[in-house]
Amino acid sequence: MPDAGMNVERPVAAIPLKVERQQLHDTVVGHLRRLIIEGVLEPGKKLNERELCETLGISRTPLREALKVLAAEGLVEISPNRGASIASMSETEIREAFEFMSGLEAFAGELACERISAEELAEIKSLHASMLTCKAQNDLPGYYQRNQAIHDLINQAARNATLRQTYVSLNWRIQALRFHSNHHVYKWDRAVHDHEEMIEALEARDGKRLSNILRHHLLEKRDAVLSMLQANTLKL
Amino acid sequence: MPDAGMNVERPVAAIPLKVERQQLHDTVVGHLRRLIIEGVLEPGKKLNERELCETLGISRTPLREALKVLAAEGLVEISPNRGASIASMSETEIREAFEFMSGLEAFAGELACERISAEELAEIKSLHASMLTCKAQNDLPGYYQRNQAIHDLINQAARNATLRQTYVSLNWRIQALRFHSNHHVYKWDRAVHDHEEMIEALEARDGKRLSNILRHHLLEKRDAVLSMLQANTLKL
DNA sequence: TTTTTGTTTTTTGAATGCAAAATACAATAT
DNA sequence: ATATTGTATTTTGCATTCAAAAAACAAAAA
Repeated sequence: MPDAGMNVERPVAAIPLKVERQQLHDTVVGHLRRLIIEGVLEPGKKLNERELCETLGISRTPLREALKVLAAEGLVEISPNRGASIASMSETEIREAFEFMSGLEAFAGELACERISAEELAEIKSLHASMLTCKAQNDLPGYYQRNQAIHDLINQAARNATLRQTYVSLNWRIQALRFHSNHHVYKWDRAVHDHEEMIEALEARDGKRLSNILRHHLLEKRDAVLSMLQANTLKL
Repeated sequence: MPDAGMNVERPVAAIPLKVERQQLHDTVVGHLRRLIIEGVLEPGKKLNERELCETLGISRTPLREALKVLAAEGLVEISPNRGASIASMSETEIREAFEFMSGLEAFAGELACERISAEELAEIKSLHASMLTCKAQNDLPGYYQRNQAIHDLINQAARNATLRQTYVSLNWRIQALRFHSNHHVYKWDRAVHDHEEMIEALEARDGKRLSNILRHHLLEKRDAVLSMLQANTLKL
């Protein structure tokens, strides 16, 4: 007889009932992922197990488990008997990653048009306004964060957990690039214009249009990142 | 000075130079994946580590590493301190998986139209013919295998490794369903007709059209699997 | 000097061991 | 009898250990 006479539920709002527990290896996955995305651990860098263990203050077992997971995600590469290293993407891989992302976002946009709620749409509009403020103040990190949040919200509005999982995972790999391509400032106005069109399409629930905008938006981002990366390479 | 005077390369054809080595945990991942996809390990089944170790003839360390990887893939679920079990999909998850797959295949089809080679197209046609033979002989496994191969070839023709990786991984999860939905015999003629249209579109390099066909093809498959599953559930 | 071969050191792969948590079970109280 | 608390057993999480492979280094030969 569950729930009978249980008047202790949801004391105030939607506080999740059970305590969140994490296994050490999960914590390590998150931690390492962050270090990779933030560019602390650079692409190609060899990961010495003993060394990393000491740094993180854990033993080899959970670290190795974490590395296997990150390898499955594509952030880390493991060669047998030779250890792990941070994955580095070739130009081709970068092209493909962005191409795939353009497909993912286009599809998510189409679904979002059918399923987005009024609240979510309002949230996106608000984020867009906030993004414009950041732009006016030349606040690049702020701009970037809002931009990311908008794309993320559209993706969530697609209401497809599997699609979302793939999106998030691919996004990590793409973000890992960001810190090695100089926080691309490129075609700022064009990007803002794209976003305005995106919102229009969303409001009109015009899936095909949103889909097209997102597709091209991402392909432009790809080109920007690629040219940044090439410029960087030349500098070295 | 590498390669100097090395006349021992490629004795006959394209034999890969270096010996393929596998780590134990990788072997185990593949092995378990197969067991899950083939339905030997049923959804929801609890995996006892000690037990599995004895069955597979390995120790717990590589097994646990393998389980983490499979969990990242979504074939296995791990709850902290409580062990692993074969993932089972809810109806919603199944809907979403197929919906996502429809998006993936549609996008892959569009790319494939731009990039497929004449040889690949011929291969697909040949597979289609072979599939028809299987149909005529009521060879369901054979039919299914060719069908799978055609979709796989289209996906490969998209020439995008990241997209392909996601496709393959999602396919595993979908295939794991197959053995619990009675090898759906559903709408056989309609499926064949779809395939003929797909080939037409590919030949015409009509990306949009192929994309649409694949999208609907997958959504029909979704409905077939869902109704099969519901029929199965009722039987129990 | 350069290349090759043999040896030492380091690093990784996998098994085992120990502690903590969960489950199963039994005993007591209601 | 049912519910609850306490105890024993099992199972999991993580650290450690041991063996195998790779890398680094040194010695010998060309």
